[in-house]
Parts: sequence; structure tokens; C-alpha cells
Amino acid sequence: MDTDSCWRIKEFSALVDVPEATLRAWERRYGLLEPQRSSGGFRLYSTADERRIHAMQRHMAEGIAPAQAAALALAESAAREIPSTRPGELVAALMTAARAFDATDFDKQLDIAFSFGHLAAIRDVVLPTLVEIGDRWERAELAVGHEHFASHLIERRLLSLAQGWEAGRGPLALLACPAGERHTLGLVCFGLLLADQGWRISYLGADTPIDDIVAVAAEVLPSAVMLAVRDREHLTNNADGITELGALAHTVVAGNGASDELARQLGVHYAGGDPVDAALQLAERPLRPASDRSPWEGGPPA
Amino acid sequence: MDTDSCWRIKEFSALVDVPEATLRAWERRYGLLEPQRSSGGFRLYSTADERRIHAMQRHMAEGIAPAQAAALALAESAAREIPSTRPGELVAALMTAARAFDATDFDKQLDIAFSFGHLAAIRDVVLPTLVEIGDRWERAELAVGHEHFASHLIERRLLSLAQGWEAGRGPLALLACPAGERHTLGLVCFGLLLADQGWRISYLGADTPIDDIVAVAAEVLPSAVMLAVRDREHLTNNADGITELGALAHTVVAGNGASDELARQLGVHYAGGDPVDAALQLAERPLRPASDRSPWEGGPPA
DNA sequence: CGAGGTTTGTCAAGAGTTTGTCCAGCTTTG
DNA sequence: CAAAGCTGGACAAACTCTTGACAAACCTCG
Repeated sequence: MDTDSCWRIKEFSALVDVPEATLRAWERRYGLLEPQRSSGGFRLYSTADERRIHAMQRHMAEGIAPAQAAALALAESAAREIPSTRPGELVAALMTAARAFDATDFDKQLDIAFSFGHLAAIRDVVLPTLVEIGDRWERAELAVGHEHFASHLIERRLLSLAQGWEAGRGPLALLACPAGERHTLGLVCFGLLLADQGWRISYLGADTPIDDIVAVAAEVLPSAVMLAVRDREHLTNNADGITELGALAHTVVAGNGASDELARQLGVHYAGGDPVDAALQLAERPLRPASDRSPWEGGPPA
Repeated sequence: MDTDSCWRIKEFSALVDVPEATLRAWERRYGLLEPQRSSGGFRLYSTADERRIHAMQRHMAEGIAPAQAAALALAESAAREIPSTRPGELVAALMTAARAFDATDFDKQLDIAFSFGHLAAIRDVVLPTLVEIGDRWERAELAVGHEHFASHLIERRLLSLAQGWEAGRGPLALLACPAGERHTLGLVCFGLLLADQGWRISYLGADTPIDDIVAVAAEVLPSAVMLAVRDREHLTNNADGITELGALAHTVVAGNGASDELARQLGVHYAGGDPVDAALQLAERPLRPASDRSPWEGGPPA
């Protein structure tokens, strides 16, 4: 998306409020700018150049001499490509970006988070951020607009990463939220982690009538079914269907709406409130040889 | 479609407000225009040429030099070539894949569809598929499970393509579904097409309380706000807030729940039921010079 | 403090590029 | 036939390039 090597020197000079001669001097003397060139040799500045100019200006405003300011700006520009940040800082940066409705920055922080792998990103950044957003929303420190904005960007990222999770040769997991339940982010996190362990994912998403989940399970014969619920009532309202599902396939309920006791009543398994735990718990069980139809038949191993 | 290659140069020149000599120069020097020719050699401009001119003008209004503006306009134009294979076959293949819960195949068909560009894929494949799914669901030929399965795969694809749609320098559009409304796919299609035209997108997604949409609009100051609704009641239930929004920004309602009459009552604009129409309609208005705060102030141009 | 050197923003000259516009001579259209 | 178009070349205005220079500001050090 960087087709933006556009501005010629006059426009760029006006844009960043630096005289043309100075722009050329900074390029010549410090290598601060790296404009492309037109076929005739005209400079074509990009947004990267713009960022470097702004960094330079910021440092000079602090009283730093031009040569040093340029060196700092260049160093920052280089550091932008190799960030090393702690998860807590990433969560804070995500919250800041969400508060400012800065989708570009939010996405950049997600880039950094996911550069550490799915597990670390989800466990240490994405889920803590969702919790933080929820907390602040409850304390009215954050508007619904912020929550929607951030949730969408996280969802977009997770679904992008989910590309291809249905392919492969591992056991099949069917993922859904039962009727009424619309919080899918945890479920998608779970699916991603499970796919990392070699599972294939079939995903039905939010608010799926329990009868349809049962029907799909009967057709695709998954090795496991995962139902994610935030609100307890979405389990109790669908109790009969869930019990039916439990008889058909190894069924797991997870999320804050589920509990060990409730799962037992429904005749299904419980995997805790945390999708990371749930995925690792489900994935780390040793699989039976491929000749078995289901690794779960005969109940879960001790 | 638009086989209306009809304007001769004088009329076209007046239409797009570019002198005839300049039109010929842009064609000769940048290949920006590809008018058909009459038997005697007269240029016959089409709506595609008009779109390219508008893209060119948009970039030049941002201060980008003509040569670069033309290159950008051409790049955008290339992304919307008309497919050579039959879209109908793709729709049929998608339905078959959905019926079999074959996510891998479904995704492969989407690959093919989107190889023809966002516009063609959305207009000729994605939207027809959604309509088809809706129809078959109403006739009970398709279970909710199939619908969820397919919707999720389409959503996943669209959101993946939406990566980066917030970046750039064009006018900003704020997209949301008001409270109660959960059908976002059309809205995302709209956003993708608008982003192709150089707009920046800020997205709040489904079921956003109208007060929060207003609050976000007041903060990010979009050039346009788009509300997508399938059910009419989600407009009427939020009437006061929508009118307030209309006073704050150029607000457009679209989708099957909207209508010209209802929009007028609410004091906002109506863009039809089809996101493709809506996006092209909004995008193709010539933008005022960058010095103006909003291209819409003073109402839409004649 | 003051001499001597370095840094930095700015300028100028002369050559080259980009771009909107125009012209001449000829053709097409209605 | 008159109005409108076409081609190809040509041009001037605006813009940009490089190189070299220069003065003011800033340093270092005796």
C-alpha cells in the first residue's frame, strides 16, 4: 500500500514547511531523505520521508543540533522496522490507538504482537487488550465506539490469520457460538491455536441455532465441537440441544458463561474461561492413530 | 452494463472540466484514457475514462504532480477489470461448496473471484451469492448452518482485504450499522470499494448505538458517514440520533431497510440498496480542492 | 576574549524536465 | 459547407536539477 512516492519538491516543501534548498541540503549532508526520482531526475518524496522530516523537526524543536537531530531521526526510522516491545507496552499502545481511533497505529501494534507468534500474541496481547477494553467500558472510561472500533480491528486481524485453517490432515474441530451468543473473538483465538497444533477448523460463528450445530456435526463428523459462551443463559437456553450434541461428538464448552458444574449437567466437557488454556488442553492430548475415527471415543484419556 | 462509450471530446471536456488539448495530452503522455474511436477516428469517451479523470483530479487536488497522479489513477483503474470467466459459474460453485461444508473449495472459488478485482468480485460474485443464500434459506432449501458457514468465509475474505483501508490521504468515511442491525457484509463491501477510490475508512461495525456513532463522527470528522441497514426498524428506532448525525456530517443510509422517502424524513441521503452503486455514487463526485474542509459542504454538486 | 575552523541555512547560474496550450494542415460529421 | 476532430510538432511558463559558494552562527582552544 505504499504507492505514495508522489510529492515533488515544491509540494513537499509546503507540506512539511521546510524550504526546498534545505530539503536538498538535508538529503545531501545527512542522507535524511531518500526520495525516488522521476525519469527526468525530479525528486519524488514519500510518506516515509515525511515521517523522517517530522522526527527531525521534533528533535530540533528540543534544541538538538541539526546533524544530531538527523542522526536521531534516521535511527528512529530504522528502529521502526525492528521493534522489540514488551506485551504490556503493546496493550497500552493498543489502548492509546483505540482511544484516538487511529486504525493504522492499532494495526501496526498488532503487527508487532503477532510477530511473536499466534500463541504469544493472543495470550499476552490480544486477550489482555480485550479484557482491558471490557474493564474500561464497565467503568465508563471508554465509549462503545472505542470498543467497536478496536474489536473490529482485532477481528479483522484474527480472521485474516484464520485463512486456511480449514485445510490439512489433522482432526477436525467444529466451532460455534450457540443461539444468542455473539462474542466470537475468543472462539476464533481458540481456533487459531488449535489450527497451529495441526487441527482442521470448521467454523459456524455467532448466534447459531443449536439444532443447526447438531445437524452440521452430524454431517461433518468432527473430532471435537467447541461452543464458546460469554453469558450463561446461552447455555441453559439451549440445554437439550447441547446434551444431544454431546452424545454425538466430543463436545466442549468454554468461556465465562460456562462452568464445570454446568457442563456436567449438560453431559459435555468444560475447558475453562480462557481460550488459550482450552486450546492447549485439547491440543496436547495425545492423538490416537489415524485409523481411529475419533481420538475421543471411549472418553478422554486420563 | 456501461457500454455507453458515447461522449465526443467537446462534450467530455465540458463534463470533466478539462480542456480538450489537455485530454489529448494526458492520453498521449500517460495513456490515462483509452477512448474508443468512431469509424472516422473521433475519440469516444466512456464512463471508465471519466472515472480515471476523476481519480486523476482527486490526486492532483492533493498536490500530487500530474505524471504521478496519472500513474495512481491508472493503477486504481487496473484493479477493476471486467472478468472474462462467467461470474454465474463461480456463484454456483460457491453454493456447491457451501452445501458440502467444503471451506477449502469455497475459499478457492473466492480466490478466483477476487482475481478479477474487488469491484467485479463483489458485484458479480459475492453479492449474488449472498442473495442466492438468502433466497434458498427462505425457501428452506438451505439450513442456517450452511448460511453461517458461507457467511463466515465471505466475511473472513472481505476483512482480510480490508487490511489497510484506513490508511492513505483521501477523504475519510465512517461506516457503521446502527443499534440492532447485525448485517455488516454489505457495509464492508461498500467500504472496500470506497477504499479503492482512495477514501480512508473508519469502521465501527454491527449494532453500534447511534449516540456512539454521533460521538465518533464528532471526533474523527469524516467527509461522509454511511449507515447500512437491512431492517427498516433499525432506522426508525434511531431516528433522532440519525437526524443529529445528518446535521454533523454528510450522512448516507443504504441497504434494503432504507428508502429515499425515509432518508428525506431523517434529513440524510439515500444511496440505494446496493453497496456497489452506493460506493461508486459517493466516490465519483469530483472533490473540491484540498483547502476545503469537506468536499460536501454546500450540498452535492449538480 | 579572539582567532580559526566547522556547521548550517540560503542563494545563484545554467542546464534540463514537465506540462498545459497552441498551430497548421488535413479529415470527418451532419 | 461549416463546425468539430485528428495528428504531430512546437513552445513557453513553471519547475527542478547540480554545483559551488557564502555569510551567519556555533564551536574549540590558546
